[in-house]
Amino acid sequence: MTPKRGYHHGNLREALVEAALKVIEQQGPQGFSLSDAAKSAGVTPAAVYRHFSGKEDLLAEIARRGFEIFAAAMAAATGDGRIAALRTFEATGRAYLAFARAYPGHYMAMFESGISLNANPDLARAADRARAIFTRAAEALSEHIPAGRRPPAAMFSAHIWAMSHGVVELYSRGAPGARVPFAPEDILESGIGIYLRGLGLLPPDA
Amino acid sequence: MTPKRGYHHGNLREALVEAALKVIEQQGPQGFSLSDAAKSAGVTPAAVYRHFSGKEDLLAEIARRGFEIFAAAMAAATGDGRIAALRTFEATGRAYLAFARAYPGHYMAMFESGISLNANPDLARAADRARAIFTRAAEALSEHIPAGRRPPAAMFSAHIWAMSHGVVELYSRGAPGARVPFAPEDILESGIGIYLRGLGLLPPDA
DNA sequence: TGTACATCAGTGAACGCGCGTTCACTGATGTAC
DNA sequence: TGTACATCAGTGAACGCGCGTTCACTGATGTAC
Repeated sequence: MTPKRGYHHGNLREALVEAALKVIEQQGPQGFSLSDAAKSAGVTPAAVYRHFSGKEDLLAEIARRGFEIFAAAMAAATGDGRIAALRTFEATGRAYLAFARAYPGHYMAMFESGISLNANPDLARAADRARAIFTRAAEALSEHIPAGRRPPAAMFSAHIWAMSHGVVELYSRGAPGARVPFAPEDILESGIGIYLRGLGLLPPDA
Repeated sequence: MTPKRGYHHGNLREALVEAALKVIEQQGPQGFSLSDAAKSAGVTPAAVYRHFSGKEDLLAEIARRGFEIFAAAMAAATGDGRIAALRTFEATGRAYLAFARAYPGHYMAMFESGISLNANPDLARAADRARAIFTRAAEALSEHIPAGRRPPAAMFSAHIWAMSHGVVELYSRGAPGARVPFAPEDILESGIGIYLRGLGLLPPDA
């Protein structure tokens, strides 16, 4: 699979990250173990310590990469004027869901592994960057709302993030709402649509 | 603490549930171990097996009780006509947040422990009951929306649940949004307010 | 091009630990007479 | 009321297991001459 260029294994750091992702996807964030990841990469557990300071460090690296990908996806979704500002947050919601689907291992490492975002400065920075993109999109959108009744941008970016996250957690996995007869995409799109109407950004009958 | 009436310990089943809750609250849902719970109840790990079939069974019982309390809280919040139907979902959001705060151990067991709701029929039933109360409140509220543009009740109860859940997960704990300078209560109340306005259930300038 | 040496990625064995679970037991409690 | 017995909640020791981490090592790779 991975090209064995360079030294012994070639690129064990990368291989370990990929192997760990597969383990997380299969066993869930709780069942993730350093030994499994090493075995899955065809390597002794001790070899991991050549590239990571330990289990948490490996997990943090995966989460960090997740936030990078996440931030890029959000940046793409909010677009730089290519998409009407109005539609930005609908696209954002879709992107959130798509990210959780396309990168389940990263997603779990970021949001369900119980990792502390402050333990690792690189991780904290990546998470901050992702949030900043969200908030910037909200600020752009904010200008279309009549001043005076305009909620702080950080506030309604929090709303969109919360609803997106809630839909993923509750309706895109095995949680209690799972039996609701709607696709997560439809729930989220309709929810954000209603919310944006409430902001006065969509006509009442759209 | 617990009255030592009756047999040896008195009421070990209850004591174990309470001890397990404390362990979960302190160590998080991942760090929960049967041995810790037993030790915290002042009892040998093996004693647990007189009352539960194993670790997962104990965890499931806690989650089950959580859903009972949760359902009761939701039923109280939605009220039976005592509160204007309009305000029902705002009260619901507040109740969701209050529940997560007041019963963190139950909440973690229900939503963050990775437990399968279908493993245990009692648990599945309790979760269903909680969801049913949510949906019933949505149906009552639904009658105030002009038919034709009225989304299915299960749909917008899903929206409220998702936003509430997202706010708790992201802003009521150590997750990425935590640095947003708003109280979770304010985020949720304002979010639900905007959403209800979008449904046409609140005046546009409320 | 060939040889000697230094580097260091990955090995393999070992560690101590806490875990969930089992099992024969014991002794306090409840019950029958 | 008192005694003999049955019950069964909790004990204590033991198990096998997988875990994260350490350490001295080895042997493939890169480098200097």
